Amino acid sequence: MVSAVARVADDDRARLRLWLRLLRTTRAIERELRERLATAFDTTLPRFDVMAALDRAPDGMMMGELSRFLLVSNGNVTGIVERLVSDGLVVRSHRDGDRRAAIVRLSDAGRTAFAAMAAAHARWIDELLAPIEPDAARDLSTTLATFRSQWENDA
Amino acid sequence: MVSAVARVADDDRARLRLWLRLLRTTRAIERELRERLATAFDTTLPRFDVMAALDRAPDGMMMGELSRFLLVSNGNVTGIVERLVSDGLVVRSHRDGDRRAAIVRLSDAGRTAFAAMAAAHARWIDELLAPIEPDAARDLSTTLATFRSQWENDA
DNA sequence: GGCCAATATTTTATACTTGAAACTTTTTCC
DNA sequence: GGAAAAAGTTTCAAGTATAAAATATTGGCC
Repeated sequence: MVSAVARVADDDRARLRLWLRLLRTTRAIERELRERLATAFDTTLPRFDVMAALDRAPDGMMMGELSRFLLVSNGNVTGIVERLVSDGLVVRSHRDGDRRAAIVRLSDAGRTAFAAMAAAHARWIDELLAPIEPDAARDLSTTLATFRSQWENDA
Repeated sequence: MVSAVARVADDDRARLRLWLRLLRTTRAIERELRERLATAFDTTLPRFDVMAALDRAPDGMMMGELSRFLLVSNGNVTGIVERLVSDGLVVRSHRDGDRRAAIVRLSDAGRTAFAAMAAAHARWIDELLAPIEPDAARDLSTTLATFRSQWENDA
């Protein structure tokens, strides 16, 4: 049995410890994914992220929408999309009657290329997170989903 | 009751869903921390990370040690430490009798500055993760810690 | 003593990232 | 209809990030 005093002291640091572990775990996995994407598909994590977002949106997304969805800055998306366009994986056009808004979507080549990457990516994640049993994964997901929804309400 | 078929299909995606949530949650928190560090202390997350690592090592750390601990590349640490040195927060020296190895540690000014940042940082984390109860935080921590140790063994 | 592999770090080229300023186009409102 | 605000994006400067090549130093080994 843990003393009440010890419990309180531990409460004070439980969230900080969790945060540090979240950060390190995420970084370790990202590191591994980055390396695999580079060797297997000669691409990068940000490029994959953009393509993944666009794959979910067959009608395309606006630049700002992409930026908000990926939680990265506006100008950042510009650069990544630029390189994807020059590689022929992404197409840019304009929204009807609004020459401000740019609509980006995957090209056919982009969609094909992404399909292969997504399949490999899913396998990799399943392999890398193998030490976490499906039940534990579901529990953790639920905790994080709840957290996120509370977060959204505050912001 | 969930059917066996549904359960198996869900198992296939449980880890991938968990990963996507981990990534988004971590990014959202990092984003908020970055902003607060900038406004409150005119510093950045990477600088904070380096200083936090050095604060835990009163005798200093080698560059490579720092790089491995923070899970970032070797050359990356060079740049961040360079800027911290030019701001007088970090001191570089050499290990006795080995002019290859560079030892970096916090200066007195660095230690004082970091103390203030660390206190604010701990408060922020506690505030941002408030929706997660201490018990849930401990559970999650444990899952992640177990995962990490399995990970280490594989690598 | 001198070569050579191993160790530790920096440099380089390229890409990613941010916040803020600048730019273009649209909408609002008088 | 025209000024001004708003919306959407890009540009910019600085900092962060990587992998790979280059540099410098040490230790072993003949």
